[in-house]
Amino acid sequence: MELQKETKLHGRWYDDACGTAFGLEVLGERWTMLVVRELMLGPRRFSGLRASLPGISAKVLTERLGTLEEAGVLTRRTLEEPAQVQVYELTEWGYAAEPVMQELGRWAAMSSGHDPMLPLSPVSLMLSLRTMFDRRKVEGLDFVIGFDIGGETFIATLGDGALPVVRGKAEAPTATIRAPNATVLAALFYAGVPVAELEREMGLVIEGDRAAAMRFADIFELPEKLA
Amino acid sequence: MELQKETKLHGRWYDDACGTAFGLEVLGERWTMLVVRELMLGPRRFSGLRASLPGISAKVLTERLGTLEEAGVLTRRTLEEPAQVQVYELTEWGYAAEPVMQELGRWAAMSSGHDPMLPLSPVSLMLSLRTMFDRRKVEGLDFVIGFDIGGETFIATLGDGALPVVRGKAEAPTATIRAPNATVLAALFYAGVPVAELEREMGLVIEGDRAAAMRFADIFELPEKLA
DNA sequence: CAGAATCCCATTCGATACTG
DNA sequence: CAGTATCGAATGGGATTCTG
Repeated sequence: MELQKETKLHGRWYDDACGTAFGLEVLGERWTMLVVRELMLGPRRFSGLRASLPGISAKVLTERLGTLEEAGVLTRRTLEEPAQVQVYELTEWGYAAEPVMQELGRWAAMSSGHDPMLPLSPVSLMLSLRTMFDRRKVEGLDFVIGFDIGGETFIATLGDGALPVVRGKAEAPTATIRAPNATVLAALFYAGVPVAELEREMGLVIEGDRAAAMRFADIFELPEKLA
Repeated sequence: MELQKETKLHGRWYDDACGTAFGLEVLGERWTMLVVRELMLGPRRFSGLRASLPGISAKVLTERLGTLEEAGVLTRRTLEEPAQVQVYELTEWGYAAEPVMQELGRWAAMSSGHDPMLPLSPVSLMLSLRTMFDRRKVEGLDFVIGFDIGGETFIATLGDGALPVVRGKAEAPTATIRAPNATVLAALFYAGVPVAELEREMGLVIEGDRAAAMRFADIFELPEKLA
């Protein structure tokens, strides 16, 4: 029998007071930050997380969820009746990690090595909208855009130069954008592929105020390449 | 003979268009981000890096430097005569990673699990000053503070609500702060240990305008704890 | 000093199978 | 569905040695 393993985040890698180093102790292991990313728009179930992180094994996901819970980044919760399912949800501190991921994503997008046409989870697309929208282009715009990405629904509310995104079905959206997967939307927002082509060949569907949806699609801008 | 290993960052972990995921491909391996941190205030030599990263082995440091060079984060350069020594220097893109580390550090400091009294490298202390200074407290202040931390020298210039930090010896600083190691300065700036005590017992030395140095020491604030 | 090369052990990972 | 258990393979990393 072991002598009670001390509370630890995977074993104290660095011995360093630097905040960056401590952040890496918590989020720096392989897959960890992507698990947090998938939880950033609300609670998820084990299988949903697994489906959104192609390549992660059940074992590693279990381990990461356990470590993140110990560290205080997320909590495990059982939904009330009649659902009775267990979900993982970020703590307040966990949600506070969004700017970290935004900065990392923004920095990475400055590299020509970044390929925006790889597969993409719905959550990571929706989060990228918050990172990449151009504040100068949204002056006076006031839209509610509903999203349905392969069955996962989100609401993006554009107004006051902000762009909050939440899960759910919009009541009376300005427009609704449906796509079978997030990559189609990446093509629309970032690669500038024409809407007509995506509608014809990739299963994109736009409902409601079409002109508003097109303006919305135009407010996103990848950062200038430095490398 | 191997068939020419393709250009790769340690083997493409994730298959994900998300910028955060690509950022992790570049910076997410153990030690990598701390190597970048140590280069953030200018070129360093192999032995200096090693000394600033207690626990890293020559092998790992060599590997990380190689991978970062391939990725375009840093370059290897030989200093002109008569120095003739090789140094590692961040590229423009590499320097652009500072906000990533700042956000990560700021986030980590919100946890009560963060221990600011662990050992600390001079560079990481100087970088933390840029992250943690309180803009509201520096209105109208206009100081040049020279630092000598165990022989490494830096100049911090406070003015216009900004706090650039560079390596070097200040010409005519408002004050100079000397300490045998960075932990003493962490005690001064973040733990609020009295100056007199640090001077008496920890080898802290303040030269020049003592009042200015004390005001300077008071502008740093750790973020509110969320966990 | 600045690494490259070798050796070897410990850890980690992914795949598969299993369970309540 | 939500994990656990197990196992073999790959990787990681420390220690040591060698070289210009």
